[in-house]
Amino acid sequence: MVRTPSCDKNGLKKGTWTPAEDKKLVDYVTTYGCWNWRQLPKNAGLSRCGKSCRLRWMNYLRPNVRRGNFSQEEDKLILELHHSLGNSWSTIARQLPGRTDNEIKNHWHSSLKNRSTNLKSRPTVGNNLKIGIRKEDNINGELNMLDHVTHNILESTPIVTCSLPSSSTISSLPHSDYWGTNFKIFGVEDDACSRKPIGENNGDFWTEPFLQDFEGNVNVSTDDFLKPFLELGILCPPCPIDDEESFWFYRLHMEQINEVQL
DNA sequence: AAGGTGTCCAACCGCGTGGTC
DNA sequence: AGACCACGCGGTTGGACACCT
Repeated sequence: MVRTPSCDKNGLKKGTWTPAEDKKLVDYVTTYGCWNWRQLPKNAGLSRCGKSCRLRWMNYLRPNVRRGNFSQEEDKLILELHHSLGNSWSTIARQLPGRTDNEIKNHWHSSLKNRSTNLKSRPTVGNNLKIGIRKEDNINGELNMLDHVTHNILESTPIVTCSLPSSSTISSLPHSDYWGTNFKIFGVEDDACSRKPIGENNGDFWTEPFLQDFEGNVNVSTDDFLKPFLELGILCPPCPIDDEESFWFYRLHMEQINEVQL
């Protein structure tokens, strides 16, 4: 987990910090402060470059640095912030007291990002439910088709053994926003043999997704969308949003409302 | 038990930015 | 104005450990 100690061409030490070095750095910074990182190692008696000292202090030795597992709330916040800020790790870190940008970045790459990717790439199983979504941008009252997505139900979720909500259940759902964006929902059963749209759609949704009109399709809210699934005991219905962060944010949301680890 | 592979994370590296002279 | 310096940031790497076959 740590780098083998070595020296650069200037004779400055690289790699793992020893407890003795940590102590020197802490003693110096707590006594004199860190007014000049370049001068600091010389004055503190460390054979390190200023950059290395700064990094060690900021990420590990600084008071109030929290280490260890990220809570669900922290995960959710990171996903939310990453969705809006991108890879601005330092900005994200400022919203999570005690967490460093480096730790958040590592956590993102090792856990949040990978988990999301793995889940989305799992193979399908028989009798999968797929939900196709058409996302509408209703700004200025105009219908603007942006995309459609499909999501397979995860093998690990109970849904694989469940039947679909009835088309009447789906079609009775009212119109409202789904996380600030309107969606039109199409449900299909996919048993690898038949693919039939739920509702009154004509044609094959999978081959002609953009040719159908919208009669018979329904706009639903988050809760309205989830309700029929939850009534059937389905803990994690398919995510209707086609981007990684939203997908994982959605999954965390489902974990929280169901109080389970999915 | 041993070797191979994947995961995690501490640390390094290069670049951009802002301040000073 | 521009050269230099220090710092901060994001991307990447390296190696210990965990897990799998």
